[in-house]
Amino acid sequence: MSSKKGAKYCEDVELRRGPWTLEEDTLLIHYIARHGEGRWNHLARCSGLKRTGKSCRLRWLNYLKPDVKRGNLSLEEQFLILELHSKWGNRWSRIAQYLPGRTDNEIKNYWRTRVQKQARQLNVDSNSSVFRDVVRRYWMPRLLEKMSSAAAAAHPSLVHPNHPALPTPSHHPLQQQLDTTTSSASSFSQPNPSTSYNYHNCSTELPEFMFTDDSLDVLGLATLPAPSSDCIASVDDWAMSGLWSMDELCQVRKQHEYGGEIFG
DNA sequence: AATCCACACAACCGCCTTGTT
DNA sequence: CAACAAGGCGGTTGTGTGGAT
Repeated sequence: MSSKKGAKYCEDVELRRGPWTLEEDTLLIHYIARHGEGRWNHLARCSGLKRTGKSCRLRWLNYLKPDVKRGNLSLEEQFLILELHSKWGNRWSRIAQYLPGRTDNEIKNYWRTRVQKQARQLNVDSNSSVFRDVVRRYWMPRLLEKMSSAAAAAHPSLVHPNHPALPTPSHHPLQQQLDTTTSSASSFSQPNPSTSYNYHNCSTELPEFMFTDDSLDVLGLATLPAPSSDCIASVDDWAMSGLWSMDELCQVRKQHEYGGEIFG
């Protein structure tokens, strides 16, 4: 707590910490329903909650707010996170603006638990250009593949050979964006929280993707074929992990061991 | 059945930015 | 313009839970 009033409040009231109780949640919800969001320190003092304003704000934004989405991230959401993180790095709140209902905290947790785990297994830094390239070359196309498969499963009638209405991975709009962003100057508009990410709104202020064939060559990955579907246990696993199976990780590592020096 | 371990996620902390007086 | 309060952000830690041993 940085404010003096807040500090005074902290001194006067023995503040609670740790997990919120149902009673506290109810109190907070009712107070906000009556008085609205904001003025968090004032809210903390007047609501009867023995919490800091910051704590109240966090609880509301990350958990209690009605439009907060819960449950596993969809394939599309995972793709967006990878895509936007490759542009902006750990700008979680900015990334969250493009995933309606998802919080920066949730995205940050996803990155740490799922993405960084994969980087660890490859013995590379998750923020390194090498790992970004691997993600971009392998992970994101795989997600696209799964998204297309899922769409086909949901609408089998649309995938008649004579009527390829659903995009294949290589023709998926997101893949096309993936294909073009390395060479073309892109432009991004300011995010509109009420809408989903729009791939045709790219801003020139953004860094270009770090994807380079050179760094893949260093890893021996430039010619590595995309992992086969057989390697993936199931679509559900993919939705959960979003990444490679252990077999695929071994394949990537093996490629490196023939001629690279990046992986430890 | 007990213990250990890894994972997911909620919550906290410190710093920085922004708004107000 | 400076000082201060409040809010926001990213990093980190704590804790509950489920699976493995």
